[in-house]
Amino acid sequence: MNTKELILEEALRQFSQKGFEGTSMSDIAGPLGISKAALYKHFESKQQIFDRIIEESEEKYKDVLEKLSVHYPDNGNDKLNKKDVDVYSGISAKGLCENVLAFVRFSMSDEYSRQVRRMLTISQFQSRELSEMYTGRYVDAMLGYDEKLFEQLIKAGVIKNGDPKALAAMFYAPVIMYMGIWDREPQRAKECEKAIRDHVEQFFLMTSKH
Amino acid sequence: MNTKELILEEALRQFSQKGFEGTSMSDIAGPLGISKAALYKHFESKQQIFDRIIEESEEKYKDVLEKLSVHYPDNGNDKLNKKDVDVYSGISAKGLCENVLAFVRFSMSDEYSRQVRRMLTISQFQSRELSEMYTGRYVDAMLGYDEKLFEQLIKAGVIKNGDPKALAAMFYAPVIMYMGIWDREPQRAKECEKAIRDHVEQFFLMTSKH
DNA sequence: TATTGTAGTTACCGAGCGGTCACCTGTCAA
DNA sequence: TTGACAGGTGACCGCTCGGTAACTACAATA
Repeated sequence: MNTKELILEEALRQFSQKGFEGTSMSDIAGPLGISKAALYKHFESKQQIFDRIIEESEEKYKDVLEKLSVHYPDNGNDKLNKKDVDVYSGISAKGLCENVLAFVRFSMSDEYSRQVRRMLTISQFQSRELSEMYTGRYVDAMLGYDEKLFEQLIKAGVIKNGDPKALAAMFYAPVIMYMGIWDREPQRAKECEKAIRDHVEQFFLMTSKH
Repeated sequence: MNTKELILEEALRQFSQKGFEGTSMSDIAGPLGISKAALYKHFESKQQIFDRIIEESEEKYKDVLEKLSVHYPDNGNDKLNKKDVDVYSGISAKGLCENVLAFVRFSMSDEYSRQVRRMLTISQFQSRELSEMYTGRYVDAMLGYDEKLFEQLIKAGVIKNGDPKALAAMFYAPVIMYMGIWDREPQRAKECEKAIRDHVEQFFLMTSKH
């Protein structure tokens, strides 16, 4: 059995519930049935455990983003060529809607990504570095992605004209907001899921041309 | 000089920067130039200081909400009477826009409300009670307010038809999101303020009938 | 003037923390 | 068989924490 990985798993579980400072080395060792001294055979310090979790999640996060990222065509011009327009016209409001919901459902049910998100949410005020990592991962990256997407959809004539950045915020921010409530108050999960669905629907009603 | 109030002020400053657990009694006493033992002449425990801050902010928060709350007419019918329609027709997109920006500017520049918000943001994962207080204050209350407002504006024919709840989320969520970035990374204040302005503008472009 | 209450002090307590130490034990290659 | 090593253990270290005890300085009051 790989103790080192078990330690990382347990530490993440604890950090995501009680934060870095709220978790003691004994808290991590206890559930694993080993003494806290044993932890120091695998890691130099508590901080190193935390850092390793962050590093690992960074790697996995990049993988997910890679897969998530639809490699949409972009010829750099104001107008798309005919072939590209066809690509975007194929993107229906309903399809996008289902994409988002799938993403949300994954983010909220996958234990690992949920714990990492929660850990970063709790720890974001601990240091400037962590704060920037949180914003970078869960806000800027997603907004940037949506902004590019909407830019293309506007060019392709799928959705109405508008400021792509503002549209991205209008589309994505309610999703984070409801995911935040869902994280803090799991008993409201159903309500939040429905709200996200309603939101996405309303958004496409307002923006799509057809 | 009222030491008790000075303690509450300093404690709030510390809690909002380092959280409840990250702040020691000496951290609070030090800047006031007194010993930590002196704190116990005014409060029974560290927890009691925290609780008192929460209580006080609750009172002030209710006052602010009271003032913020436009007492718009609502006759309970599907359609408004002529007089009420006039009230709502007087509400221009630009006027609402400036209202929101004023609210945001106040929230971000007023030291007290900023510290309280930051303290609650940091502490929200500490207990279910605090978590619900955070959501209640900064999400549910604001969403509820906006929802009612949009309901009326739709009835009055000022903005296009749509799901008022979804509209409220679409309007308010980006505002919280940018305020969050602003809180975490103050160097991005200007960027966030502009983004909020652009968002509000885009929103009214998309929803207003004229 | 004597008494009392308030708001401060220093020194200290027990508990818990991150981390270290000397020691133990099973595995496995020389 | 033996010696190195990985991966454990419990006892312990120094430190900080929230909180307490005993004492003091001083202002207000009877």
